[in-house]
Amino acid sequence: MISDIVRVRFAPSPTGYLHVGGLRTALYNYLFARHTSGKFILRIEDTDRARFVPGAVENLIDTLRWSGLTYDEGPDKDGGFGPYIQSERLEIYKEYTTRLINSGKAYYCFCTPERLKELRESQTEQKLQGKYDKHCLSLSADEIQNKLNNNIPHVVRLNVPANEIVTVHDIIRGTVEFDSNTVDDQVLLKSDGYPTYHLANVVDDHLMKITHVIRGEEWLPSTPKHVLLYNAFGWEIPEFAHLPLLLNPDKSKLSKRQGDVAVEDYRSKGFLKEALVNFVALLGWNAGDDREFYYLDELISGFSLERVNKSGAVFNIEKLNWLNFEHLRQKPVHEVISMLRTELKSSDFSSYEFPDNYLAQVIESMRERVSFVKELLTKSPYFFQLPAGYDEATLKKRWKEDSHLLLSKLRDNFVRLSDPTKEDFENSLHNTALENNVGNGKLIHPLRLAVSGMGEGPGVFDIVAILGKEETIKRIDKALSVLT
RNA sequence: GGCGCGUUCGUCUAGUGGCUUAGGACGCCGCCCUCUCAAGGCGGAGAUCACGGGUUCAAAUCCCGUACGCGCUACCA
Repeated sequence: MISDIVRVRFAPSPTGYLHVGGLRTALYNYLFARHTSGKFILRIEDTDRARFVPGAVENLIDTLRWSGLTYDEGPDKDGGFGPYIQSERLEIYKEYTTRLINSGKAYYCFCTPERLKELRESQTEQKLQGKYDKHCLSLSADEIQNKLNNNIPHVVRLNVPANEIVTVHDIIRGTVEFDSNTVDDQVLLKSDGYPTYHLANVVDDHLMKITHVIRGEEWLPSTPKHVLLYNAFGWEIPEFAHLPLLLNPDKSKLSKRQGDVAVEDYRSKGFLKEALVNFVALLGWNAGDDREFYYLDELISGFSLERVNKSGAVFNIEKLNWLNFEHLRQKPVHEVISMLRTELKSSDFSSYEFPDNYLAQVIESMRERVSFVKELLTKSPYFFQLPAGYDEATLKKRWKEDSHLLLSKLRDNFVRLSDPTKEDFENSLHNTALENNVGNGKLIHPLRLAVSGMGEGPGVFDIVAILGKEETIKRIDKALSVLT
């Protein structure tokens, strides 16, 4: 037994930002760990120096933190299995590589990139599988020592045995078999002394007592190499779960060019972490019922790897929008207020002051009309400033010949109100309509236009109640002076 | 080319041999509600369950084959 508790890890490569596919992988690892009262570990796989991006690790951690997926062990949270950054574990990989070489499971390879390239080209030409030809396996001990002494650049390769069936047990896909003859002698240690993913991942998973390897489907084809490696070391093999891919609308692997893929892109567009996490969780998993709205703790209790789908899922932004709307509706007002304040700060209305109870009313009146906090500003700017103008189409439809006269009478009645409530405004308008023998609509629509400049929005009595008597009359006066 | 995985409404999916005239959700359309827009309620269009064989009294569900899609095929992860 690898460990008496579940230990899983999210092992991203810090190439700049957290990919939404990565978020989903992290989420499933997190959910599985929390569901089973296990540990969730963050490990940084930065063994490719050519792709080093400054600040990427910090960014990754920051984004993960934003999404709410807290890890138990990681670069900044030691759990006794560190370091959790692979570039800080080079000596470990070297040591284990030596073990493999000594037992004949791995060997030095001094082939130049040029020879490798030629080999590959000729294989392609003959329509053969591209595979290393074990050329350096036949080197004598003396030859090897000699080249080593002369500092000839070299790598270390896995010595894949011929004619074996390598079996991979996958929780999601069942048993998958590979013919070892189709498995390449994978490079384990690169010439710069860094390990490749394959070596580092197996060594670390073993040393960190990882019980379940939950990762993207793109890793399935290289899993036999990992199994062979575990066997070569004589280590117990963890459980595997290869997750279906997240897809572009054209069904190819989700990538940039076809839309946003970075979690921070969605974050900056105003998507709620609750919505993004909820959405991504449903891309490949469901509880077996009709439920679609979940909070993180609810996902934890319902999650199981057995219910993860096998086929890829298109990242459908429409549904994300809907979930954002649903989550925004459920959000406590005080949280929305603080988000609104952040939006206001960077808006045209940044110079105005609005008390919390005012913003709370605005939010309540607009809640069912917006999917994003920033839409509070774009869909109802009139709560933050005087109407900039009057919508043409609405004007044409709602501003009739008698509108000016009726609105001025309504104004006079509003003036007489003392500290009016929503109902007071409503009664006053009804009475005005009665006095003038017209339907309420003849007053309601011009009033809405006058105070908001638009033809849509919350109930007009809600709007005027929120704006208050003074502001309402001011706006009516302005409309009366501008519109005829 | 080789290896592997996958295939139910446009999309996310339910379905684990009879309960299925294949259910739900998003999106779309219509009606109701209504001061507008939403929300909400009701309804509609939308899937010959990739195709072809088999197994079975019975298959979207099991088996085989084919097609198509995708992934991998680096001293990248």
